Amino acid sequence: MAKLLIVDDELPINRLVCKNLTLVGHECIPAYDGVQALSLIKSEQPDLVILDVMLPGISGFEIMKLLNSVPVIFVTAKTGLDDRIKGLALGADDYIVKPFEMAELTARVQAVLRRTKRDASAFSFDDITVDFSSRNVYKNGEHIVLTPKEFALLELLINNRNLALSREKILEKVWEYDYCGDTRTVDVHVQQLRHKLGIKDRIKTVFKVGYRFEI
Amino acid sequence: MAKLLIVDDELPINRLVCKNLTLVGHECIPAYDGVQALSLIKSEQPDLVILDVMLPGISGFEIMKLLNSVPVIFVTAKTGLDDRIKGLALGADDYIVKPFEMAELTARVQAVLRRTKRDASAFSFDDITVDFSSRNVYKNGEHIVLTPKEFALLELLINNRNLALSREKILEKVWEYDYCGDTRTVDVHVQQLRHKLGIKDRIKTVFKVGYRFEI
DNA sequence: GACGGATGTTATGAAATTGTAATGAAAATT
DNA sequence: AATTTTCATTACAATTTCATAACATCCGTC
Repeated sequence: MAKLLIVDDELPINRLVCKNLTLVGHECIPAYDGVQALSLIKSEQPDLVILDVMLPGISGFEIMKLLNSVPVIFVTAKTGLDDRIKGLALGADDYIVKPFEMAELTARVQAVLRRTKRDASAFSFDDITVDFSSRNVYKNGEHIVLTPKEFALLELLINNRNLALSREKILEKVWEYDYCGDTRTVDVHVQQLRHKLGIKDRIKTVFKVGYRFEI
Repeated sequence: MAKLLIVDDELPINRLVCKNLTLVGHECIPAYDGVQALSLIKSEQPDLVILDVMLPGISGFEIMKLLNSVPVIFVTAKTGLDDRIKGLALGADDYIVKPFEMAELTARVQAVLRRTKRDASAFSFDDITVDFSSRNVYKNGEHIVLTPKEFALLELLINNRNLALSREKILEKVWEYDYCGDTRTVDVHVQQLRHKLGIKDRIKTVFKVGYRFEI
């Protein structure tokens, strides 16, 4: 969907973020210090930079000062409270606090990409094409009619593909946050999607948790 | 889900916020001025404080200065950057601007609760990667499906790696109840993990005690 | 090596969870 | 207002989980 630069000197975290964002369909380039990050921003021209402010050498803030057009989500530790202020002041598009949930990060990435309009507007898998801008779904060229809830659910699953989404998370995102209803509602809509799209295997059940769209 | 303290001197707004957050499953305690808020924070020990900065008597900012460990979402009427920065500088976890949609507030409440509770990280050993945030386990890149109990057990073992865990401790943490007497349930689940992950050597048996995950 | 207790292994049925189809209410469309 | 669509809920079927039991094997002690 987009080319992302992940800047974090902590190898396991960098790898985790790269892995998960790759799983949901982005191309991820890792960078482990400020110099490398700046070089890669020039050579690779990423659509979005995910930037840890705590870096050896050049700090994340120094990097942000040198950028003008590339969207940035900066990552800060919970204890670094001033960091968020600095980051927002320097024009970051969003921030996220460590430790964070992966679903939260993917949501913010999608949001920033949508805002900056560099996001792909369609998604295809198997014999199915989902056009997000026109909200149309096709299977083998044939038009599939989805209800609003069904489409929102499909969109959420696609944007978090390969990640387990809990029923609570799905309710939060597809229904309203303050919706107070049966969690079996989610199940029924998932079944409806599986039926309409003719995909039994793509939407996997994660027992006791929720569902995962695998691709 | 969590105990929340709602600090707002405007009765209808306080009541509305309480009602909606109760609907999504939280326990809400209202406070109508700074003194009352401080007293309730001490006596009730809430998981999160939602704090209007415009209060009679002690201001929200003054309250925030007196807190250190309780997460805070502060509510401000001003849309100016100054209030945001002031609040974040004082250690708030998030902010929201009046007038706000209830959906937005509940979303931020959930996000802050998740952040302060959960640790997003992955753990790798041998050819296995365990992603706690997405609940994925991979062996040689292949996806391994674990049941909830199996995953919880693996999580416990990893978080206590190189320590001997008694069966009682494992029961307490994974099954969440005190079991008096002898049970083979833990054993069976450990075997299942060893089998699914293909690791005979990593999960060592501690004779007459329990198990130890060695890495 | 023999013994007894502890752990490994496999099987099974009950309980919990999810799949499925139907129903009627609410919302949208005509 | 009438009709259609959406969708939450319900009831029941199918599936999965998992605690227990039964038997096999291992471990430490003698």
